[in-house]
Amino acid sequence: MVSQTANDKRGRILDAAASIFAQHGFFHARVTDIAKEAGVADGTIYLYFKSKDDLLINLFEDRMDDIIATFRGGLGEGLTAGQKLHRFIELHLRLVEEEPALAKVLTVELRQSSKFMRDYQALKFGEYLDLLSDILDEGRASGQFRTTIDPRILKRVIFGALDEVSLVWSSTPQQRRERYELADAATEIWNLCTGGILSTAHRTNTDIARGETA
Amino acid sequence: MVSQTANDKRGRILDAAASIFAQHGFFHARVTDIAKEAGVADGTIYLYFKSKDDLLINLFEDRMDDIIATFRGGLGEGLTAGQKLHRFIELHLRLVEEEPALAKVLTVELRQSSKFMRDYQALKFGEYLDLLSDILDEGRASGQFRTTIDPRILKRVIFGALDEVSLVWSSTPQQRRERYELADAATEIWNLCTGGILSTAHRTNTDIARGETA
Amino acid sequence: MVSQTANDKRGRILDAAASIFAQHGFFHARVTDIAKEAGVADGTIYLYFKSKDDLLINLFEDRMDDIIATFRGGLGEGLTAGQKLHRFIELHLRLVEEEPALAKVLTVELRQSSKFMRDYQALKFGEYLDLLSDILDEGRASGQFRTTIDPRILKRVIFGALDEVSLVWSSTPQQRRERYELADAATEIWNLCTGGILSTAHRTNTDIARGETA
Amino acid sequence: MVSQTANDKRGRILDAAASIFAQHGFFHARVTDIAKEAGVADGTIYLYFKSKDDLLINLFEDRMDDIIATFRGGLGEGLTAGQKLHRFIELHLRLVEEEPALAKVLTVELRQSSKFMRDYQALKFGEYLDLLSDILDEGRASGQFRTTIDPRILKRVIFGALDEVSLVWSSTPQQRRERYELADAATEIWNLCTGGILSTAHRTNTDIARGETA
DNA sequence: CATGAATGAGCATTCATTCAT
DNA sequence: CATGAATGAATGCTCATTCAT
Repeated sequence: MVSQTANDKRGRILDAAASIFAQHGFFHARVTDIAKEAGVADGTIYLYFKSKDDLLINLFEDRMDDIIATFRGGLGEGLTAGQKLHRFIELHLRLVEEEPALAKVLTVELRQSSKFMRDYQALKFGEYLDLLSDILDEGRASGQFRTTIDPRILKRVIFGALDEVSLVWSSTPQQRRERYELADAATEIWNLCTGGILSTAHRTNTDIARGETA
Repeated sequence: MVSQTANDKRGRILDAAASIFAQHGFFHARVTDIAKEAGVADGTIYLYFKSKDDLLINLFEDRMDDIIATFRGGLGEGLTAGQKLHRFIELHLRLVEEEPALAKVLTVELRQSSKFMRDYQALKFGEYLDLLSDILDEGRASGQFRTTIDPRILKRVIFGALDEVSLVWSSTPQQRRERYELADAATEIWNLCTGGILSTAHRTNTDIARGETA
Repeated sequence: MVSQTANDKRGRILDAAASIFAQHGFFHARVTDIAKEAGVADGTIYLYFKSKDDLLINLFEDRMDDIIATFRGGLGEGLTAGQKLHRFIELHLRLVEEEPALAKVLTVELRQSSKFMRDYQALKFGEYLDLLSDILDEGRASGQFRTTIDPRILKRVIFGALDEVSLVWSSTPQQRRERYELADAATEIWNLCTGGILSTAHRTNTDIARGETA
Repeated sequence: MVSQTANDKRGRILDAAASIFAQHGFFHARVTDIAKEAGVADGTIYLYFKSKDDLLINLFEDRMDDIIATFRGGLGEGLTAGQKLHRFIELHLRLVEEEPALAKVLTVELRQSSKFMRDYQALKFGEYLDLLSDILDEGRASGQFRTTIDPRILKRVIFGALDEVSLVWSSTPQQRRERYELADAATEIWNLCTGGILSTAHRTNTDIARGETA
């Protein structure tokens, strides 16, 4: 309910933090501005969060919980691994499109909290990445994906592709953003995954065309 | 020349900056520590650079000039687009391996300078990305790559994959880094580019296997 | 009555304040910690006391009332002035020993409240000191003490001696406190009062051995 | 030289700190006010001192060094222990009279720095007290003071007497201070030391008149 | 060119006090 | 009377930048 959000100080502070962090970056964001945006006193923030760093961590964890739940719902049973991968790409980019501020925080600002990079990279974020590697594992098991992929690495590769595309989009001033851009990126990534970039004529029969330059 | 580098204050400051930025992050890095590491006075830094931000920009531009020159040399004539792409991946990851501090700065810290993200993304960094899109254009023109790729987007996708893999590697404590990891990442990315992830059995004859989930 | 004390919020707050002030010092003591220790809400404290300063003042006055009453009882009729002085010293140091937290507050923390030093020094504290000057007056009147003493000053001198000795004792960590120490101090102060420090051989016949250094 | 003092930032900051601490108390003193009084920027203080606490510690140590040197000079050879004690009392009270602000800091504010009470009580302050116990030891050795005194305790007793008398004087508003007051205190303390408070008629022949009240 | 002492704006955080419930 | 969540003024300290030498 709307009214619930309106009275939920913790939630309002997190929303404000997302907005202010996205606008000014984590380091340039002033706690007092977050408070103002949230409509609370400066000190109130410290009733809910231990520090500015802690605020960022909590923002991340809260949002990631939502995101992961949404993704889990969207990647339900009855889909092939390929379909799930397609859906994952779509969901990731749709999220970026719908919540650019949040996307910017997750993409850019999070890297600046030393505490985060040290302690949290493996937790919520790992959980998110595991959604991806689970799909890859599943596809490999079902025979849809080639057996030579390494999901531990490939999840990073695909995430990196999504992340960079998202970063560029969310860092682009709104006026210059074009709606189709992210959709195009989705197509591009999906095509890369399914067929690579070689033209049919140049595909070798071997599964993996290695050593071309060796 | 060696002596030039040794006495070149500007160069020593940039080296020091790379080291300190990598260790503490851009915002937590103190100008006075950079000065100490470079063996110059605090004020001297401001004879060569306008500000701390400017120092980061210049570090980026200087290093990128070297990197771009190195890449241009390594991507000489006589190679197919595919071979060049393979080489590009190799060069990028080798650079990360050889200069992890620099890599960390370019991957992580650079994103924190608002000035950088606003004004410079398009310049040196664009030049670097253009090395990649040039290869893609060339492959498309020569028929080696399928015509449906969009080099403007695909360069971001491939760069994102490389960048994420690099970030993880350079953020991993040295003890836990294993030498093969980056080589494996190179293989994974290269395989993705050449053949995608589908097993041979699941490849359709159409160039692009779209709409699977639609 | 026990039940009164047990339920008396005011009393519990004062007890808690004494404890917290003694542990952390007046300025570092947090009102919220006093509330916690007293088992009341933060706001409740302000139903009984106007401010943190006021809490200190009231703590002082309350305790001093008890102390003064106890002293008056202990210094009953039938004692010579000398005996009363001896008893006073004993009572003061015994109080310190039995309530070190209170002693610390009275000795150290009280000096920090500007309001206290300005407005209250003359009241309850003066009453306490007057117990001492009354003894001195009495001794002078009865001929037991020499007529040349100035009770207005000497009360400060004796109090200062007691206070310093108490301060050292109550500031010493419990492990290193030795029980006899305060008893020894009592002896030392008492001996000083009765006979000074000169050996018998060096005592002159004149009442006051002044001008020795002049 | 005056000019030396004028340019000695460290010295000016210490002087300002003494003044501001004396006026407002350690906790209510603002660093920015000390800076203003010293004619330096806020940050400059932190070039010379680690923290506000450290400033107080350094103020204490610096002044105590001077004071101890002065006392050592004033207690030169050729004086009996009794004369030295007389001189010590005189010097202590003269110091208080000449530098009331400093005296107030040393007497009152110092007790508020937890760091001080914990770590420094034994050092410079112990050195000062040792001046006193040395005199007492000497007097006992020479036979001038009775052998039953315990210099470890008596030094505290005498210091406490001096300190209390000083505290009262320096806390009294200037208008109400009367010049002779400290001189009278000196007499009072000196008389107490030399002869105690008993009138000649009441002195027993035994060295120590104990057990009077037992 | 080089220095580094000095600057002072800037900000996260604390905590005594209030007041709606 | 009692609560304790909320307040917001207050301040010690940092550090990029300057400038007299």
